[in-house]
Amino acid sequence: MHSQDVVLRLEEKGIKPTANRILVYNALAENERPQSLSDLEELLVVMDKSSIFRVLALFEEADVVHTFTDGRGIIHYELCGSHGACSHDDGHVHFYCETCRQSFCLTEEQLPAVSLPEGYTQHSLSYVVKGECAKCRKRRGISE
Amino acid sequence: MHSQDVVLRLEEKGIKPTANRILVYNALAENERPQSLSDLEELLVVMDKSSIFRVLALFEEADVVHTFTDGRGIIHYELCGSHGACSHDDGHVHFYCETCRQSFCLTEEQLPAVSLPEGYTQHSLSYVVKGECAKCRKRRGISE
DNA sequence: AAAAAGATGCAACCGAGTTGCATCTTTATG
DNA sequence: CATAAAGATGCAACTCGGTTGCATCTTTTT
Repeated sequence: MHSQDVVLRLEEKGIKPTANRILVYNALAENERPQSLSDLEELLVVMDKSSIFRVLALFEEADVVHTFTDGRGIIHYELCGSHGACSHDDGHVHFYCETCRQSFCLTEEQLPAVSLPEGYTQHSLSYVVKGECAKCRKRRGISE
Repeated sequence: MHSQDVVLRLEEKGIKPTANRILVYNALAENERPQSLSDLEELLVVMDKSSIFRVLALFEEADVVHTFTDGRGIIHYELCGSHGACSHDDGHVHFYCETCRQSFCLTEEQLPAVSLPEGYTQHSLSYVVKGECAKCRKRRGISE
């Protein structure tokens, strides 16, 4: 995605495209996996943690990113629309590898919807499978 | 559940039934909703936080409880089998109310299973819907 | 050009989760 | 039964992801 496209994308969401915001957007766009705040701190050493945090909060508010918490409770951020359809109640399953502690998107799997009880309203939804990814399993020799 | 039943239940899972462990078990059994560590601290003022933590870790290891993280990333503990079938990959949806910040079990909803990519192994799974519960929605007058 | 609004960095804080260590309790052993 | 070994507990301290107050810098408005 070209820098100019990012600018347009942010503007269409009502967000002023500052340098920092473009950096955060690109960091998310360039990584196929959902990133945590700590991940982004490493990727964006020029930015302060609090600035990254505020950009992410803004992005979430404007539905530019959506979030989910992995097996340890750490928030991960992912661009809306990065793997097919999106919005806050967008649609795919995440996998958290308990060995390498990374999160993946299972893009093949669409999220099965559930019907809520009377009076409940849904804002977003997350479906996370915890286990071990293929790479880690292979590395350990498929024993066990 | 009688005290003696709790003892048997723990022993059958290979856990020595100490006073603290029975307290934690009962605290979980007496509350229909999944409890966080902080919740349990309030319920069990006689116990130290670290002791509660270690009991919960032991329980999880022995499949006495399972966990999931709510919308804020806070770990919640629930007795296995407390709402129908169980094990680590047990089966119901959780709802996190962003207004009252409480978690509920949606016992009517069975968890739709997903098939993982080749080589991935599943240990547990969580499906959390974020939104507003019926009580909070009513309290606010169903405006919006 | 000056004032107002917004964005950023720094430092400090918060709270859930976790750990080291000394003490107390229970279990195993002579 | 006495003692040693193993296990459970409480206390205090620490980690780290997340969050906030505030001063400064930048952009926009007037």
